[in-house]
Amino acid sequence: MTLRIATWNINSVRFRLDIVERFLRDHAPDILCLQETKVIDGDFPHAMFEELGYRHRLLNGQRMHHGVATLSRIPLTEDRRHDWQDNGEARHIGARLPNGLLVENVYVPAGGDVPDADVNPKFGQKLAFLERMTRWSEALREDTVIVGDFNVAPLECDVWSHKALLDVVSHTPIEIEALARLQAAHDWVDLGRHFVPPPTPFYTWWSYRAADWKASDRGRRLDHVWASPAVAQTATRFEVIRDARDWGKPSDHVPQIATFNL
DNA sequence: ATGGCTGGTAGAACCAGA
Repeated sequence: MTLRIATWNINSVRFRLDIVERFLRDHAPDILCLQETKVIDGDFPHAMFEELGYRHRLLNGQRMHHGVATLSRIPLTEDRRHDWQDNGEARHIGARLPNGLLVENVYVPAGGDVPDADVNPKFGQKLAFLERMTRWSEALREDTVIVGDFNVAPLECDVWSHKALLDVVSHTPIEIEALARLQAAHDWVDLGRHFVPPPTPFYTWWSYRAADWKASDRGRRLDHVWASPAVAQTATRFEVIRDARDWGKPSDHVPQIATFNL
């Protein structure tokens, strides 16, 4: 069976419902994992997803900020919500497919401005979140795909300037080391870099503040698709929908789609 | 070479994103 899983930080699913529909009509993944839905579950825009066949929906939303949703054409039989920051924010939803595969949708905290937990509590919370994910990964024995906005760009070629961003939250050594411990805890395979090996530049986010995001190309690879080693061996294709950064009223992140032949 | 932008919410000289 072929399985295509997409991930996209949408920055408000209601405000961008038209481009989500465009993405689903053009690319038709089996499963779409959204982050930053910015909507409580009671106000989620179900109708468009239902009409396009995404009849199975797991939501973990909250008022104003954050929030994740997993929309699927395949039945989803489990609903787990880890609070890896231990502060009540909605940043994870876990699903199980009929074949047993786990699909974990996660939105790692951005971490604020200053990369010092003593002066910026958000940075400490981000590191704590990654540490708790690491403990969870160590205990994980099942075939799993984990996707989402990890808010860390680990490699030098994951940012437009390694030198300029060394002290910028998302690319600091302390975050990169925390992400490396997480990756090692389950031998997670970074499918993005499996299909686009270093040193090829590879970004999934470009700031809204650039006058011309494409011309300046000051991006970062903040969004990731990781798989258990056995699952990663079944991956056949990886798509980055860069065009979506230019769709009307775009998100600052672009979608990615991984294809598996299970 | 960061922040010049953005959405949600209230009705902000805001908050959060990253």
